[in-house]
Amino acid sequence: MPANAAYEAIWKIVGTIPRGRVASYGQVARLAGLPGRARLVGTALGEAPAGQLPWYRVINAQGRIALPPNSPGFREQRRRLREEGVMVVQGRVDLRKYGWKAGSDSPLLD
DNA sequence: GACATGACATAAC
DNA sequence: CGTTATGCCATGT
Repeated sequence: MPANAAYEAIWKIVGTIPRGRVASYGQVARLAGLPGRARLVGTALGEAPAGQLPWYRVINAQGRIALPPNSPGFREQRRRLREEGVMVVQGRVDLRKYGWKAGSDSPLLD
């Protein structure tokens, strides 16, 4: 699987994460048909064309924002998540509540 | 080609 | 909650 094709697959999955939900790098990788390649997801997001992709809905498996705390990117991700109703405390998100599971969309309905 | 780096994950202790 | 180890691999030097 060529890197560029892998990026496309990754971007495609990220684009399907519902508003108000978050998915982990590893989860995105698996859904993109790239099991075990979580790191590539981070790389792909970094190279992603700005604007259309909800990159901020991707966090690590511990429910934590992966960007350096207090970095510009970190603050933007936190702001955008909160904007859509995701509670972020100490750079962390409760995956049991906001984690994206197939068939779930808005956690505000749970 | 060798080496280092990094938006990661999982398991084991 | 921490640390260590291992797997992963595109990118940049």
